[in-house]
Amino acid sequence: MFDGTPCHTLYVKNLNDKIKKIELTRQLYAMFSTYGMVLDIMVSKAPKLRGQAFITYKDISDAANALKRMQGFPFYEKAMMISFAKRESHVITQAKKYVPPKDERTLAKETNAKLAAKKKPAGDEEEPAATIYVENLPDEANESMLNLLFSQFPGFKKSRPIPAGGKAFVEFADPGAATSAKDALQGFKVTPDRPIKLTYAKN
DNA sequence: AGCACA
Repeated sequence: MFDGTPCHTLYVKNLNDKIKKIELTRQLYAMFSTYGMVLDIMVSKAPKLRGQAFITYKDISDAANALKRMQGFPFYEKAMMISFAKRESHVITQAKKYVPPKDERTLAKETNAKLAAKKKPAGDEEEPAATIYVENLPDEANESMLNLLFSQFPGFKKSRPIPAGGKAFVEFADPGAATSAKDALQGFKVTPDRPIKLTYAKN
């Protein structure tokens, strides 16, 4: 088909390019909107685009009808030459994006997740703190060993091992610094079988 | 003659 494959947008050329952009747009709208809802009209004075217009309809059938009816129509002493645009306009492609419906399992999962989140609001959701609580350390872990581990991180202040407990507090300048260290060392194996566990200290 | 907009 010489007009191209049907499309929501009409490509109009051979327009009188001496007409001001706003006026052209307004006149085109007046005529073309009589065939159906026009979503957008684009005219440009750019060298490559002068004398042309893109007219986008909500419905393809209206676009097709307008094309047929307006083809060759004299407009400011020039016959309009109309075809379907090569590509759909963005207004159309954006609106066409298909959102797959959620199946029941997905919905149930989401509902459960929401309910669970409500049950324990601040429960095991960690509140960032400047001090980290370290667990699963070897019993013999002491301050200098902890310093060795944590002082490589910016903002490190001091380590406070809990005597003989395999646990320690490590202080940082602020929660941000503590977070970097915590994330970096999470699960770090001090000995081959001992991943340490890091959480924020509770105030 | 010439097909853009995000």
